[in-house]
Amino acid sequence: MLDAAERAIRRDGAGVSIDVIAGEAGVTKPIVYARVGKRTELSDALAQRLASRLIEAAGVAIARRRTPRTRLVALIRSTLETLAENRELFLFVTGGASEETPQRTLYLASRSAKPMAEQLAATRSAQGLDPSVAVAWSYGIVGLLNMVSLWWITDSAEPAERLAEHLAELLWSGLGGASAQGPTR
Amino acid sequence: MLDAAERAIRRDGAGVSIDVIAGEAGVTKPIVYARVGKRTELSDALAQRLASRLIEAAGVAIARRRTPRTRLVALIRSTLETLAENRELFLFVTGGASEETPQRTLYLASRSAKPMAEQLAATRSAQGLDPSVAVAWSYGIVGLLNMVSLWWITDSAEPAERLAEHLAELLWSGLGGASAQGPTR
DNA sequence: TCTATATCTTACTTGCGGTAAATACTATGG
DNA sequence: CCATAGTATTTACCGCAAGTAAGATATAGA
Repeated sequence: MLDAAERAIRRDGAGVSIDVIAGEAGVTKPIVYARVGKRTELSDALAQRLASRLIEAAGVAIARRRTPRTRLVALIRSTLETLAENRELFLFVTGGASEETPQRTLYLASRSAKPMAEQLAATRSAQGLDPSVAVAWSYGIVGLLNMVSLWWITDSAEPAERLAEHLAELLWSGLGGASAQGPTR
Repeated sequence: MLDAAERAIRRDGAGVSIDVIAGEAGVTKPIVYARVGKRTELSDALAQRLASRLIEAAGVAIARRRTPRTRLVALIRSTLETLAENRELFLFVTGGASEETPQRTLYLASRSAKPMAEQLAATRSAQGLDPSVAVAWSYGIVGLLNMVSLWWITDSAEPAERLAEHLAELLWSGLGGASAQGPTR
């Protein structure tokens, strides 16, 4: 069922109607509603899958690296590439379900952000740093990856490798990394 | 007209129908289409307004600060507060217009990201640093602010002051600011 | 073979975005 | 004061997709 939905989305884009998803699955609309629920619930289920792929890919990529900094690069790169491979699905999940989209986006983001926040908080605590920044930072990083991925998938031809390195530089060392001047606007 | 749209959005949320917007303006639907165009065009026009408010507020906030780091805090804080004041409008603009939402989000983001990128590239060049990171960083920062704002507006009771300080810390000094351990997942 | 229950489909309702055609309103020329 | 041209506005409509109710079909047990 979900496989069929994915196929339909890949083929017809994020705006597919439930009808054609049903068609792709070889059944009719009410069956889709019986099996996976409304459009938002379908979106949820697919988001779950996509999240699993992201985590899976990130896990593999990170395992090979030794330093925190290279792990960060690997995490970003694997995220970019996984989202690119699942382009239409990504678009469907982050906006294909009409109405109340922002709240849903937030909900989806929280799936990634919450575990990340725990991780971050633990790390910071272990270093004697303030762990209360963790939640905000996590949402921020998720949002950053989200937006950059969207931009990259849509507009940019930059190699994932380079882009990941650039983003890691920002996240790891910050704007002030070389005591930059900072924003004027 | 746009004022009426804003009022309707504030009152009924981001999902308002064109009909009730028309009603709020004291006219009927086709007039709205004649005056501002389709829903996405309305969204564009309102996004323009919101962007102006953000820039206005940021300009005022930044002018008072002297160092880059405090300017960054002020920028973030004013963004958070302005978006909070325009909560429903923000939600409308970032998802109220159904279909192709991600592409529209990206388009709106580019409005903020492009000028920011120019600024950043110039600054980096002046310092002898690689300016090619600028575009990616800009989209990232916009995405970060977007997501954090959404989270903050929806879920969090943290004072804007504190949150802005935390985010500035991330953006300015990075995760590795204190040579942190980094991500494990 | 007959009944009952679970499963699927047809067919419908609703609601909204968008538009075309009809109508009221204003202004200008006689 | 009337008629006519042109414009602003409304009524009425179309299409489309989400979501649902009730009818039809098949499968299990007696």
